[in-house]
Amino acid sequence: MDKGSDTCQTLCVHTEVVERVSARMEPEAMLFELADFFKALGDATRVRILHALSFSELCVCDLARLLNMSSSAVSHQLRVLRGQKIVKYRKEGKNAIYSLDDYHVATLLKMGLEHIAE
Amino acid sequence: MDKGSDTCQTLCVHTEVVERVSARMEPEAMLFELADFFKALGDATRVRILHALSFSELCVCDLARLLNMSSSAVSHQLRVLRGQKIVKYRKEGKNAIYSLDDYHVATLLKMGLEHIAE
DNA sequence: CCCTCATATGAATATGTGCTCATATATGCG
DNA sequence: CGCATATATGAGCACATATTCATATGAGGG
Repeated sequence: MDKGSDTCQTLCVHTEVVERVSARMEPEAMLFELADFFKALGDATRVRILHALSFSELCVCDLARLLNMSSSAVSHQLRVLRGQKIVKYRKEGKNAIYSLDDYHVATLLKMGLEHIAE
Repeated sequence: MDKGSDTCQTLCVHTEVVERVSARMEPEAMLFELADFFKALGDATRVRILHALSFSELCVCDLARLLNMSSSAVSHQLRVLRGQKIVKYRKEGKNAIYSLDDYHVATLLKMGLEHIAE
């Protein structure tokens, strides 16, 4: 009934291993950030945006056309990606031209596709 | 399906670029799978599980203790990870011993952490 | 056999999230 | 300036999802 009761309360745990792993774990805060980063990659619209940007920089309008979505929806998702520093942009006249911010991202996408392809 | 009204309807789009990118895009279905894969990585509990498993195989009970969570919650998340072939397990007596399924995963976690650390 | 423990899973619930719609900002043009 | 276009953003809604709770399955030990 208390929280512990649903957790393994006996010595079933491999205590030494758990402690050894526990000591090597990154700080919680970093793992939360990591989760937020992957969460930003974990959406079909955003994956399609990033995949497109891995070929060429594009403005919001281009992306909307390419994905057959409203530019509002695209802009909302770009905001999420900007928040995680996954894309960057520059203004060029009326347009905002987006590109991948970080060389890691294209690599992550490629590795993800490799994993899928198994 | 007429998103045209909110999309850029003039020639603001860089037509040639859009077409060139469009031709190189992976099939939709694959990008959806990719999104589902990253979605499975995009949760703090699951990231912590995977990070722990990158050091050692562990049973559900170990993970629950390590993360200070109910084994039920852990088991639910392991189910998600199994569904994406991110972890595998073997039965050993009463225990289910989990480990990372794929060498890609540890690498992806490491690359993610590098991205964060900028 | 019972009984216990480790794990799995369905239902319910609370929280999160992606899209649409309306609106705001900003740039360029006549 | 006044107007159209490109982008950004807040609110609201519909849907997804992570945890808890209750229960089921299955392995070992008395």
